[in-house]
Amino acid sequence: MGPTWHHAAGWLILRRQRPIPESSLPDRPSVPYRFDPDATAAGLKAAHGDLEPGVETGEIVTVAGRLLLRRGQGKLVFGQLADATGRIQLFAPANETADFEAFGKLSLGDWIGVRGEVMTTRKGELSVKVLEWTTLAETRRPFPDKWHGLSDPDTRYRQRYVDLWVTDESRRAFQLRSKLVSLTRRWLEDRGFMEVETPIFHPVPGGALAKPFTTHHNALDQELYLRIAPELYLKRLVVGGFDRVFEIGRVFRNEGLSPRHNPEFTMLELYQAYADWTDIMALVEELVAYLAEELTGSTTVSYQGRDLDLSVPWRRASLAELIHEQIGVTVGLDTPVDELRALCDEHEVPWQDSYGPGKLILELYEKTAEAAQWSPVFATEYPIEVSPLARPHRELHGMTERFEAIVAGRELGNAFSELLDPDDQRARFEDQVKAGEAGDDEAMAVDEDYLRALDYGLPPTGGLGIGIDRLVMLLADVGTIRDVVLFPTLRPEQLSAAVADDTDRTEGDGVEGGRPS
RNA sequence: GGGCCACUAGCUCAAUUGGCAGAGCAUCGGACUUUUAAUCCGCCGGUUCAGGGUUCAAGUCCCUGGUGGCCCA
Repeated sequence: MGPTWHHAAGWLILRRQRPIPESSLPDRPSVPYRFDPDATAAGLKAAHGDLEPGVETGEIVTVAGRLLLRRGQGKLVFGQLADATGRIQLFAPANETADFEAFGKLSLGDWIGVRGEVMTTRKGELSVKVLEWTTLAETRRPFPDKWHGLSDPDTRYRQRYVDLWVTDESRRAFQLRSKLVSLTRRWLEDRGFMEVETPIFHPVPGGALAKPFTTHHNALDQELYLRIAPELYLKRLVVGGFDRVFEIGRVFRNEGLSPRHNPEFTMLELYQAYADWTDIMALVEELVAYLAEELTGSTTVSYQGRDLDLSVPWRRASLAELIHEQIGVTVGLDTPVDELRALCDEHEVPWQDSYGPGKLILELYEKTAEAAQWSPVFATEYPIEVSPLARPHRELHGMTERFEAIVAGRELGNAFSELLDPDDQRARFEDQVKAGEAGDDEAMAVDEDYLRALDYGLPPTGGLGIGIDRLVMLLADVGTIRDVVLFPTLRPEQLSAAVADDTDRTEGDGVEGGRPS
């Protein structure tokens, strides 16, 4: 049971399940240091999609990618080359293809570069007739089944470099994600927003109710927190006169993993001076409808088998209205706490003694009504008790001008007229500290510098946070956040054992790799 | 953190009541000049996630652990 060998392109090449230790290899094949493709699979299809069968165009192109299918016909070999844009057929006749024997022995998964003529076969398949070719990289490990691909989610997430080749939806989702972020940037810039980057290390975690990750800076001998939201820094910038700012960046929350939660995820936050929550509502629905149109071709998208109409305007409804629709009971901040607790019990919503009416109403809403919303809705009128950074409602006592955008039963974004008053903000922070002392490990701390910034004056401002991952899920029609995060957080793999297992390589090979500092 | 489920060849999957671990693809050897998951012939390929237990006999039953999925908190 020794290693399996074959000859290709003039070199003895290591193949398949049983590679032998690297030290006994002959010289590696001489792979070029650079290569100049001048065509792509998608580009060729766009330019020559209408060719009749049996046409030789005389046009010579150079393409590069991985060989993912091969069909030998004796003195003629068909292949399918995949690149970043798609797949194109290769047509290799023995009397025209250089080094024909070796071409027929390439492994599925090998990277090759091909120079050849654009043509169509008798059946009309657009192809590149291989005249010259070169190996750009060989695959030492066999590719997954050419038809079934990878089905084990764990393998797909850990070996995304393979998944991207064999799972078309996966590649499409990440391409859509990239485009979405790019379109969003341009859309905001066109409206006068300036992109900024604020710290990820926070001395005081804030801007959201969540458990932070902690880390330590050695030289400063200081505990630091990975940000749970950029909010407070962005509002400092509005104080500083950047009156329309946004940031698209990673935030970190130390909570469990689920199909909708990854510990690090991407958030868009923006702040617009002189605007209030109604301006932000308009902005959200316009942005999302625009992205849907650009990325899917329509403001009506299909999500997990159901149609979803994202066209403007979205419905506005208060938490109380949504609760009433769902359970037929009218609640408000003046509803006696005992009644709210009884309602929670009735609907199996857990509560604690420390919850005031605002928190009870929010819990009731989240556990009964939120998931029932399918069409987009702006859920409005959040109690002050649960909104420590939002400005009091101009008409409703005890409420804030805050809303969440709910789409397909999930929170997509959170926004409000920002709290401007430094005294009120200090009082809210202090309430949070009390909640923390009472055992709420997601409560905020007092951020003295933020209060100092407010002392200098924050103008009327509307702010927004949107979970980019969830937006991508929606528009790419995928059900789990792990399908829109390239390398989702997983438990560490026992890599050294795994590598030794499936390659029979000597221990210690290739797994420690680190970078010199 | 709790409950349920899964883990078998590189990949996708079988294996009856507990009774000799199999197929397709890939790989390797061979045939084939218009294929489309090409086809045909032949070979190779296993720590059945790990460890322990029950049994004449364990992929299968029991226990512990690992990883993942789904649901719940």
